[in-house]
Amino acid sequence: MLKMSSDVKDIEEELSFGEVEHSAAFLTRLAQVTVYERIFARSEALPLGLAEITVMTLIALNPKARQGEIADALKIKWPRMTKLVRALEEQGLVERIVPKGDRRSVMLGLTPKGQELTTAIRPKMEALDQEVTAILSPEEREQLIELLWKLIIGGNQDAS
Amino acid sequence: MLKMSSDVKDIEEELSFGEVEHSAAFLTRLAQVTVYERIFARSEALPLGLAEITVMTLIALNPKARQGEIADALKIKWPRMTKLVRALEEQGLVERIVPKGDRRSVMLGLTPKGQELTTAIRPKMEALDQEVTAILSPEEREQLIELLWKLIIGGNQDAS
DNA sequence: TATTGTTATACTCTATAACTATA
DNA sequence: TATAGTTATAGAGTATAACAATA
Repeated sequence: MLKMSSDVKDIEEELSFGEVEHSAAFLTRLAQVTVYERIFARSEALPLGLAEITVMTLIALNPKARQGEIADALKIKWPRMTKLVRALEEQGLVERIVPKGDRRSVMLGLTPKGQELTTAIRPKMEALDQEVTAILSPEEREQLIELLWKLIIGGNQDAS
Repeated sequence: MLKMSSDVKDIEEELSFGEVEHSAAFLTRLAQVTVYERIFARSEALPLGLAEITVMTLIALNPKARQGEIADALKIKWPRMTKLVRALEEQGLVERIVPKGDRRSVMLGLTPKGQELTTAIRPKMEALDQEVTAILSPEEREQLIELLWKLIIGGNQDAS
């Protein structure tokens, strides 16, 4: 037992969280960090980061999408998206296509190599995602997904 | 309407997410980013960051806790916690106490000023948290909180 | 030897604004 | 004038390892 103490379960038995225990801001962050931790702990060797994998998956599903549309959908900032796409391009996974209609924009596509990798990695990612949420029953998991989507899509009163 | 397009609702109607739509990793990240965005959009002037506020709240609730315990509970890394606590100390909000029993450790406490600020800010934070999740019914919100806690505390099969 | 906390370093991601090239 | 994307720069946060003091 070499661990010192990064186990929320242990801590949570000792420390009081007060109202923070019911804070959506706190819990969404803690959940995100926890899930990412578990994924990295289980998948010694993902060939790409989660952001990169998600971007490539969306490119595969949305062949006509502009770079900025995909960035916005994933809430990746444009400056970061530029670098991320360039890195994928340098690895020969992604193509940047400037359409004739609007030559300011950039359409993204997967190279054959990118297609292969995306196809190969997809089931692995889904399995990982199931594993790190295995504590939830299928019904609870689906409920959580639905509630998160509702929260994300819904409350845009402040958008403009 | 000066906005260009960072509204997930709009995007989500156009782009296909495929299996990513059911990914816990993706959705916890997206939810966290979205909730934080909304909080910052609404609270022009929080006197401290969310991490700082949460740390001070936990100090108030757990007067005997060590610095590292609080860091672990909030999944804040120790090197960052050191800087965060020092900054709070320099603002006169937090005290660092080295207990006689174990002089390696540091116990944290709030100064009177820190107490005041924490007490004043608590209802504001709770209201903000409710606002940014207002799309959910009270039952749905409670359900979400419960499911997130179950996810966080539960699946620790990989912990050691 | 192990633990608590600090320091240092490099890296990832964010925030912001200025810039380009198109439209 | 506005939009798509890029570049530059500063900051927050992470990851890692080395370190000091104490146990």
